[in-house]
Amino acid sequence: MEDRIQFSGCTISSFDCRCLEKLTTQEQKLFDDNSVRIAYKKGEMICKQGGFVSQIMYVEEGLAKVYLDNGKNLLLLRLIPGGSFIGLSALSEELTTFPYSANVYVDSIIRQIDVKVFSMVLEKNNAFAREIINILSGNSVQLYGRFFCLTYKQAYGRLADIIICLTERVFKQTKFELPLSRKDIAELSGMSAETVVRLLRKFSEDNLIRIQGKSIEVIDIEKLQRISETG
Amino acid sequence: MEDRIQFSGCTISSFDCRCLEKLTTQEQKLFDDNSVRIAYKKGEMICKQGGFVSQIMYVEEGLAKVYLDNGKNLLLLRLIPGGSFIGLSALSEELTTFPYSANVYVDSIIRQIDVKVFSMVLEKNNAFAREIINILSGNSVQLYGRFFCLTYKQAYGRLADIIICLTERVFKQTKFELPLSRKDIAELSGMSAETVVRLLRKFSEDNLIRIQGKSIEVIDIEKLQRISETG
DNA sequence: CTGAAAAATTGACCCATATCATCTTTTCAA
DNA sequence: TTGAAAAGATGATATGGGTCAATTTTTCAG
Repeated sequence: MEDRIQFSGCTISSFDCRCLEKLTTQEQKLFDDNSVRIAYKKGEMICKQGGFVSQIMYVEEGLAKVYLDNGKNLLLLRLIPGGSFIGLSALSEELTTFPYSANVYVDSIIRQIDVKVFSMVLEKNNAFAREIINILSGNSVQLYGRFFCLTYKQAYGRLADIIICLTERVFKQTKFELPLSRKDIAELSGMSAETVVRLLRKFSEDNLIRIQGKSIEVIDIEKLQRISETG
Repeated sequence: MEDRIQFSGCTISSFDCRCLEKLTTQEQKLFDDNSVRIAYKKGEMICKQGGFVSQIMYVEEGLAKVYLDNGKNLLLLRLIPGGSFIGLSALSEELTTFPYSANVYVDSIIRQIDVKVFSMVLEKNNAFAREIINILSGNSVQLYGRFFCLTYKQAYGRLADIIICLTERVFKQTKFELPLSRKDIAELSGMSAETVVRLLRKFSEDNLIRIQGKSIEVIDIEKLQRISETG
């Protein structure tokens, strides 16, 4: 009956975004007319913390990171796979600038939607607004879990969380080529890059994963899960 | 030109909630008819993590904490002063249970609004939905700052943040009687209760604050600010 | 293909905090 | 008013993981 709730440091929301389906044909046309698709190259920045919000971004294809930067430390807030928005938390009318920066990890297609048009549709279409509320509250809840983990779990558990998340949510396969650097993983899990290297090697020595440079293969996900829970 | 952005570990949103003003007279009546005001006594729990969401709570008067609990560690997510909602992040339709627990610190008046009625109004009244979006995104942004601080700042800076927040946002005066225990402060700033005691004494010895049991008086807020920035 | 810059790796050192144990003070129900 | 439980305080000790420095490997523009 010891029913200890587990929080996960997972970095992406499992939430399926269905909000674009809620638009009328007319609204979809309005979005189309007031948005552009841009191809970003690997590593490029798509929005900068402190900059004015003039578009809401939608990642059509690719992988991006959203992060905070105080000039000394970075903290990755979330990984953004295809099918997700960036910039929704800038929808608050009090907030005219981005609270975070975002970069793409791989060549990506980003759709930029004019924020005024976005707001307008938000004010007209209730079902759409309702979906946005779903997304925002889902994001919050996911962030709570990450917050808890980074605050209380030790490095082993935090790293295990990230590996599990990459396997199950981001790449959806047990073997993948990492577009993230060791430093990115460090910033995702709130530790130093050196510690990431050391722990990855430890996991590898313990036969939980197999590493060859940027390639990672998860061998024993149950044991990783246990480390995530106890760590 | 060194323009380092400062994140704050502040625990409450500075956002003024104006959403109830956006309701029509009829909707206000609907809310009134489908809500109850409950007086909670100091320390009582007003919602439990994992329990079904059947009401959205609005703190009319008092002070509450919203926290995560995994059975071993607690993390305070936010302090909730009068005039704020609890349970909005449970508005996602995917989520039928509370992602956190909440308790009141002092005798408080909580208004419980039926979640179905709340949702219904949300779907009818765009201005109201828009305000809720504002609140949710504001909360997210505030949480980002706290997340960053708890991950990267040292204990001194985190504690300074909390004291500043209590002074400027929660009690709005430099001398106040703390309803939070040392343990609460610890859970708010991600450290052990012993460390809180030690650092508070250090701050007191350095004449930044004056402490007498539960009473705290802030003497040198500029220096606290500096500790928050460098810590 | 090549050379310089970036990323990854490894080791040595150490310090900010957690943990544990003990003691004192405060709180609060009966 | 009292006694038990909770909260607060303080010292001793241990350690997880950061920082720094040096080396190797990889990446990528030209």
